[in-house]
Amino acid sequence: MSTEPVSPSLEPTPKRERRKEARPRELLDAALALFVEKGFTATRSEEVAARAGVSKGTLFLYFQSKEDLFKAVIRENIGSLFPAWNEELNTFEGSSADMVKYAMNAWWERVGNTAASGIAKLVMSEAQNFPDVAAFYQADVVVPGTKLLHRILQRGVDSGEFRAMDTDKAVYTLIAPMIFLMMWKHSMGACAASANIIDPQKFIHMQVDMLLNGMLARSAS
Amino acid sequence: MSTEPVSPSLEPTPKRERRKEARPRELLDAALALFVEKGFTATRSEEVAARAGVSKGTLFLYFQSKEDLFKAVIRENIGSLFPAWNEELNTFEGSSADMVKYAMNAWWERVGNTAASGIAKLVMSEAQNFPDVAAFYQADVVVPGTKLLHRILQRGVDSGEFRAMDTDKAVYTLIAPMIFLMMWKHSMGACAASANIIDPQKFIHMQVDMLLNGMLARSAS
Amino acid sequence: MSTEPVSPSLEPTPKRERRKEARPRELLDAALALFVEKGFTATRSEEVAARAGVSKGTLFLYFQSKEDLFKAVIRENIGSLFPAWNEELNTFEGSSADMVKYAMNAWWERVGNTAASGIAKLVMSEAQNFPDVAAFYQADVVVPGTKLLHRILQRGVDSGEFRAMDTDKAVYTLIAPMIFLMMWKHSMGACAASANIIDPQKFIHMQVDMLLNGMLARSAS
Amino acid sequence: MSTEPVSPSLEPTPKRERRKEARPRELLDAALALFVEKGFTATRSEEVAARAGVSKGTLFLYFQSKEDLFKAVIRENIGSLFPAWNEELNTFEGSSADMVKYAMNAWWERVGNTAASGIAKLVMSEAQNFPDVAAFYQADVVVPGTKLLHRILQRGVDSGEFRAMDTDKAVYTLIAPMIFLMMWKHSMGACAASANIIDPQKFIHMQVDMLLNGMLARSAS
DNA sequence: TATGAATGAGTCTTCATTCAT
DNA sequence: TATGAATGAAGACTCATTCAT
Repeated sequence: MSTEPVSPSLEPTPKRERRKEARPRELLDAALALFVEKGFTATRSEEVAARAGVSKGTLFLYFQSKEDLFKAVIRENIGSLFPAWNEELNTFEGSSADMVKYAMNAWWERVGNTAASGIAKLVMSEAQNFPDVAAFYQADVVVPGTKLLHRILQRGVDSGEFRAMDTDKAVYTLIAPMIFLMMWKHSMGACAASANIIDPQKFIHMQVDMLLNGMLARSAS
Repeated sequence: MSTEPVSPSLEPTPKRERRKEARPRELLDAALALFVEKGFTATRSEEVAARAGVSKGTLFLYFQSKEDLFKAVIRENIGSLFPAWNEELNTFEGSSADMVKYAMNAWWERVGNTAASGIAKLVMSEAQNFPDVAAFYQADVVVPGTKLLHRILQRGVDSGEFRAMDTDKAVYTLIAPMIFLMMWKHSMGACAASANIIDPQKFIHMQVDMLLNGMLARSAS
Repeated sequence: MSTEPVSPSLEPTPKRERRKEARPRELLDAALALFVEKGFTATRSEEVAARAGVSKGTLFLYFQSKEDLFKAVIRENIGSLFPAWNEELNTFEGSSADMVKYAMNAWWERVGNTAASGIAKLVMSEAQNFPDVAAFYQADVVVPGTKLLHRILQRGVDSGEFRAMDTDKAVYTLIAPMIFLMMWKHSMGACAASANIIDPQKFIHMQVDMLLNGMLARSAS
Repeated sequence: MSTEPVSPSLEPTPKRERRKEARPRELLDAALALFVEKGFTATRSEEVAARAGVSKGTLFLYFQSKEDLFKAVIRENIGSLFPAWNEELNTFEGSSADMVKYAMNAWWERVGNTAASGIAKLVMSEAQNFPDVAAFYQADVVVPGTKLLHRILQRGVDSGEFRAMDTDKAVYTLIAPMIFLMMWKHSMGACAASANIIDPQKFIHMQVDMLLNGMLARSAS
């Protein structure tokens, strides 16, 4: 397991020799699927190659090592959606409640319901074995995501639509259900039949409803 | 230049200790810690033994195989708290909102803040490699836990304290933050410093507050 | 002081040769030799590989397990000679005494003096650990061999050349010296110098002579 | 496996410290049975102890090592019958043919049909791993036995009862069936049902009959 | 480039042997 | 003496990685 320095996390975008195009997407996809399914260590390189339809040797033509493949899987699957999302929020017209709903649903469609959701499961499962990967994920996904959600909450509070709250902490009430959904989907949800949770979209809908309106009955004063 | 151990106190390497009774528990504890930290496959049997203060061979004196050890780790760390909890709920006097708060805090104290929290991370990470373990966890922990929370919500709805809701689904709004907390604690939280989330108790407090009261400002009609 | 291998000729250590076709046979031959020499359990997989000129791992490329290798060794070294032998006997012209001599000598040349003779030692030594192998050997070698010899004896009795006898049992007087020869050759004969028995061909000759003519002096009536 | 010098084979009768009496016969018996059944390497020390009704540790109180136990098994089970047998032969009154019959039957009763027969199987199976044991067996059993049989044959030849023959070699026609019988009994005979050879005594009877009288019909001249 | 046979370090597991009791 | 828990060297087998083709 790697104990490399955390700082220049994952060679930030390799300058030249961008053979990205040539580098089989199939290998990364196969690796993602298998790493998510079985874990990094329990997945054999040959399985990845086989699923990608190439031979064992070919894998190592594109990736220096299995660990290198692991990092590439993370890197390549985190295309940042945040710039676009931030843009959308800038131009969003509507209530902050709608904004929360919109953000959560958009997240489900573009991440949660995507192979990218496996990345979260993978990173969390392997975080301790790959601290630099965890740091990378934290910096490139968690922090921007947190900021985005924070903006939304703050907007609501500022406009008076939301009540006063510690937005720094409240933001995790939005993150928790997303993390939960991704973990569940790729673990219990894929095993125990009875764990086949409610429809994710309905779950999100209810979660948002509860967070916005609360469970308590309104006293019809 | 002494070749003696640096710390002359604290038992001077008590080799070959006979502790038939204590060994299994020590091995299980060591295994739990390491499996949670590194994953089942990435943990070497010898590491487990070493952490338990015994040699490689001793591990196999108590567990038939590494997989057997894995299953024992799960089994032995899931002492059912539910009978006691159900009892507490039966005699609980107070609002259903208080009940929710109480349940969540109790969970944190007795599970979330315990080595048992690692079990959840472990099971979710390895679920696909050990479907029977996942099923076991689902049946022995998830389902009873769900039922317990369901009772609370239903009590609130029945009494009119909570508004009408689909309690079957709403229950997951309480489960999600717990799962989130356990996963986070044993993954990102243990790595990236910046991921050292807010104090779990405060998170729970806020989560419950938001779920109960909602984010939206009450129209002071 | 040269660090080169002493023999500059004879392929200078041809490493990593690709010989997919030849490997299995080479491994089987190496295994046969070592299993016969040291016994199955006492032979390390790596020794077999080394003698075959390959590495540990390569062995397991061709055989699923050491036990699988064992069974393959037996199976592959029992090419049935019996059809041909039966044919020979059908067309044999001469006395039944000559037939016995011929059969015993042919056996020595084609089995006893061959690597196949090790199989008998191996099977007998390991019979109790591998009952199915023993049964296989019994069915494929012992029974057909017994039948063949039985035919010869019966022919002699039928023609009046041999005296009346219980041929079912008499057949073992021919089998015993063969088994003896194979066992001895691969055990005592290979160790204690003084156990370097008489020339096998001479032994067979004398054995046959004694069995046919008897030790007793003929009363010149 | 041992590569000790062959010469002073098996410390020839340890002078003092004859704790022979105290040394559990049970352990030697258990070891013999198991070594014969499964081979030396495939037999675990603990099994021997268990069968002898003692604990693992006790075994090593009496024998320095498993290999030491092996040698003791051989040594202790070869009580020399030859002095007595030689005596019997000296006083034997009767034909040399009867002498052969007598010797073979006596051997069966006192060796072949005894646990001692397992020794032969054991020694032959392990000869190459224990050359000194093989040499010991050769010197203490095979050579004396050969000499004994040689005496018988020579007596017959000298008296004119047997025809002229190379007695040095002819002796093996008597040894072969004994070796065969012992090997068979402890290998194929103990496995494949169909290999449950004819009654050993009948086999010996027929073998002797054939060797003495020959298979060929006597020309009634 | 692609292949897959070959390699050998690494891991699980066994078991002869030791030693505290 | 006897026990059996503990040890650790050794062996079967795996799999990331290399390299001849």
